Amino acid sequence: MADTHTKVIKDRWQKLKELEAQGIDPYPNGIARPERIGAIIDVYGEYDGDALQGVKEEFYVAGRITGLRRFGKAAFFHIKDDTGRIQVHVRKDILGGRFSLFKKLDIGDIVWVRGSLFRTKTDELTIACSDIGLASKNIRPLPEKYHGLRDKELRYRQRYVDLIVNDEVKDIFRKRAKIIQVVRHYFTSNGFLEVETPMMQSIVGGATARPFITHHNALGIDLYLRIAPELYLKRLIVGGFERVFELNRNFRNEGISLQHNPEFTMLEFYEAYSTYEDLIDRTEELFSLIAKELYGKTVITYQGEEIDLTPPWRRLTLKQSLIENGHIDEERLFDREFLLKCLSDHSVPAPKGDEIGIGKLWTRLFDLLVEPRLIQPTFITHYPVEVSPLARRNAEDPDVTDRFELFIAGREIANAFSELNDPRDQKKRFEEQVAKRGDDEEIPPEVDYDYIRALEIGMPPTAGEGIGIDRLVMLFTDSASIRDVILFPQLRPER
RNA sequence: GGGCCGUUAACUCAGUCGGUAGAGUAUCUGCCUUUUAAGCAGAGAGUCGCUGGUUCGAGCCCAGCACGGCCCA
Repeated sequence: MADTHTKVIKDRWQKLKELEAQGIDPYPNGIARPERIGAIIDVYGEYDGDALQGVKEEFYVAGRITGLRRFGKAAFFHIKDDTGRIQVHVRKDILGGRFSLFKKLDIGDIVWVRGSLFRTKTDELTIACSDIGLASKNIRPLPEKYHGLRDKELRYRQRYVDLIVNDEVKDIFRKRAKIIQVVRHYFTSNGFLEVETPMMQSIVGGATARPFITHHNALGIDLYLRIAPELYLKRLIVGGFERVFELNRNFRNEGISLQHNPEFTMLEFYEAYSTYEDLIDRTEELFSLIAKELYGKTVITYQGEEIDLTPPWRRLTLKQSLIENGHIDEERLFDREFLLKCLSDHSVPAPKGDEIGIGKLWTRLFDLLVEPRLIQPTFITHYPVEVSPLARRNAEDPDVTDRFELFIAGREIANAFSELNDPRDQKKRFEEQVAKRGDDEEIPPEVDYDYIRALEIGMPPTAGEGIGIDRLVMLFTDSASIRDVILFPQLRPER
């Protein structure tokens, strides 16, 4: 594919040679910095034809040629930069000798244009071109002007083309940047310190997921790409940074799907002297703030569903949700055989491991029966200890933890808990986890004793939360696939 | 990992019953000084994803593989 030499491409190479023969550099250096098209439209967008006649100024813009319409001795085209697009009118009688250069230009070329503003018969704001020059020659033609680039594979592999021809793609990534900006501002302005912790770790931890393994030659050791920053961020809480957050990449060596990319962006934040219930407030505050910044309101639409992010949001325990949304009889919630049968009735394989606890069965059933139905924002609380190895036990019921997961549009989007800071309990849970691991590659193969040592130094009562940024961006940009919110999603290499 | 669907010109897509490849856009040539999916006339452009099989004959049927999409796990 990379070597295709079609007629069009050959023609363009030929034109490039002809331009060079005329002394025109197809890739010149030192083009004067242009004005931004968006800024011109902001000022003159409302001027009518008469008003524009009073504007004597010449404008100077640069961008890519799209939609070229030639008329022999004249032409119209649009020139598009990062801020907008504007029509340009070219006339042979005005351009003179430059017109022969213009005749060699193509759709897709990047040019600079100088000229004054006027309105056409159809009342479109247009630059009357007095001078034009080449800034960068296009060799490969752009996709068809009406349908654009539809092939999803090509859109992901050649995102640079997708961005040029599909305007809504740029909009999604601008919104992504905006969301990250709002998140960062929210935390820094609330006294959180932004930190960066290791992505290459010698012991994995902080989540259950299969890691990528790499090798450090000089140290002669294997390292894991992190699946979560959690244990390092809590070491910082021990160290006295009482409010920290990290907004960065995690890596999980698992399948690729509409909701999973092997590398993805995670926000984790930890706050000393707060509980998971305080984080419920922060979460509601943060999400409604993002909605307001992006759309000016707290009701958004996702895949045809109206989602109301106005606080407060619904809260219920995992157990309640299984009864209310999963329609499981309360008396049978501890009936292991019944729960296993429920799973097999839906052809879901039983969880891995020798001793399948009630907790794992509950979360498995939850994923099946409840999660898809949680369209409006819902906090699910009181997860069993068995599935929450880093969370503090609930004071009233030591079998469950002070934890919530947040679900919106049928998907998990955040996970938070009051942190387990008792080194005895933590050590015991780690050791049991490793002992029961078997060949489950999602469980860390060894105990992080340095983390236990840190807890022995003493971690204040703390709560922490993780929010999947890609899923957050999907929600706020109405995107069905995670690939639509990651600029270069992982694909098999092109052959 | 399993199921279903897709892969035809640079792009978007047709392709009937198995009979030797089509359109629009883009490109090239000619005409054209207010168009905007400009228009009119003409031309060129294809390893029909790959490999094998069936057949007198395969874009079409069969098998395997590759890549992608969707669903399930």
